[in-house]
Amino acid sequence: MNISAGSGPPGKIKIMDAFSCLMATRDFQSITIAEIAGNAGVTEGLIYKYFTDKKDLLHQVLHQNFAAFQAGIEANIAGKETCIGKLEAIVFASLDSYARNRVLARILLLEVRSSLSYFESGAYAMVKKYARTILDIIQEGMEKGELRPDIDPFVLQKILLGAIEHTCLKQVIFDKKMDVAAAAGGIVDIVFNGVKQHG
Amino acid sequence: MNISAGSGPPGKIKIMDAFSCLMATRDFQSITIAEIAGNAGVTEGLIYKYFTDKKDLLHQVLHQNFAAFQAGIEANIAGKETCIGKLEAIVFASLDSYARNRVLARILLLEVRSSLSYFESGAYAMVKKYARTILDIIQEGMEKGELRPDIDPFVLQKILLGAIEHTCLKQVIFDKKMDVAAAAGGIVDIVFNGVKQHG
DNA sequence: TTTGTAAGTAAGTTTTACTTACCTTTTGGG
DNA sequence: CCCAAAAGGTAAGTAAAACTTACTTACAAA
Repeated sequence: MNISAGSGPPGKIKIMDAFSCLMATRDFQSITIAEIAGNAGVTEGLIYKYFTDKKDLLHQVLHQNFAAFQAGIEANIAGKETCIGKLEAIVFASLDSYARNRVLARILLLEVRSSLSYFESGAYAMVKKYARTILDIIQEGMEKGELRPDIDPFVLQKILLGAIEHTCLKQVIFDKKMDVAAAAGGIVDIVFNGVKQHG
Repeated sequence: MNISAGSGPPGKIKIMDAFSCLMATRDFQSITIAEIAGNAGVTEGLIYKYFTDKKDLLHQVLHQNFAAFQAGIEANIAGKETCIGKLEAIVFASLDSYARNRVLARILLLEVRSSLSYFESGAYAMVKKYARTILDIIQEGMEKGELRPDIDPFVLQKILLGAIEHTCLKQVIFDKKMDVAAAAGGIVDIVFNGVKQHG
C-alpha cells in the first residue's frame, strides 16, 4: 500500500512507512511512539535518532509526500498555454492528489496547522511555494488580459486554495469517495464565470 | 479580556475562562491540565467533574463561542431582502467574528478537526447548522432567479466556506490584523461576478 | 589494525492526562 | 427543623506515553 521510495538508512524508511500506514486510518494524537516502533520493527530510541520529536516525524512524512504532489502539479501546468488553463489544471491536480493520497491530505488539512513548529518546517516552505505558484499565475493572467484587472489577486488565491481544501475536507474526514472531475469543474466554472444571474 | 457570560457553577466558569485565555496565545496540545487548573484557581480533579476529558473542554468552549457567532450571523441576515444580500452579510459577519474572536477562530480552524470526537460533539452540530443555512440561501437564490440555475449549490457552499476560512487562516496563525470589509468585498465580487475578462 | 562514525538497542525518567477517595456546602422534602 | 442526598470542591495517586541516556554492534577508511 505504502511505497515510500524514500532514501536513507533502512530503519528511517521503516519508521516513516509504518507511521504513514497508521496515519491512513488514525489521527496523529492517537498514534503512539511505541506503536510506530512496533510496526516498523525497531525500538523507540531509534525514532529519536532520526526525528527530533513526534511532530518532526509528521513534518518529514508530509515533506516527502508534498514533494511528489508538487512535482505532479508542475508537470500538469507545464503543457498549458493560458493562465486560465493552468489554474484549471492546478485545481484538478490538487483535488486529484488529495483524493489519491489520503495520508497527505489528512496531515496537511487536519493535523499540522495546530502547532507553530510546522510553520518553521521544510514542509511548510514547500506549501508556501505551491501557494506562490498560484499567485504568480493569477498575476500573469491579469497582465495578459485573461483575468479582470480590477480583482485582488491575493483574494482569488485564497478563494482557490480555500475551495480546494474545503472540497476535500468532508471526504478526508469521513473517508468518502469524491468525483474529482465534477468538483474541479464546478469550482472553476463558478470562480471564472461567477454565480450571479445576468438579467 | 475574556468575559464568558457562561452559566453554571463558578468553578466551571473559571475553568473555561482560564482555558480560553490560554488558547488565545497557545496551541491546545501545549496547554496542560495543571496549567488550566492553576490559572483557574481550582484543582485538576475539578476539571474532570465538568468535562469528560481535555478535548471535551475544548468542544464546550467552542460550543459557547459558536453560539454567539451563530446568533450574530442570524441577526445580520434577518434584515436583508435578497439572497445575494444575505450571502454577502454571512461572508462579512463570518470574517468579522473570526477577526474579533481569535479563540473561536483558532479552535474551529486549527484544533478540533484532527480528532473524530469533535464530529460527535454538540459544537459540530452547530457548525453543520451554520453550513446548512448558507446552502438553503443559495438554493433559494437559485429558485428566485438571483443566482444562475445551472451551478452546483454544494460547490458554491464549499467555495464560500473555504474562502472565508482560508482568508482568516494566515491572520489567525500569525496573529495579524485583517481588513474585514476589504476581504469580504473581494470575496463576494469574485464569487458573484467571476474573474474571467469578457472580451 | 585501529579508529571514528553511523545504525541500532535497552532500560530508564519525567511529564501529563486522568482516577479515586475523600471533605464541605447547599438544598429540598417529610 | 432535620437530615439526607446531591452538588461543589480537594488532594493524593496511577498509568501511559513521550522523550533520554548509556550502551553495543557493524563497518568503512586511514
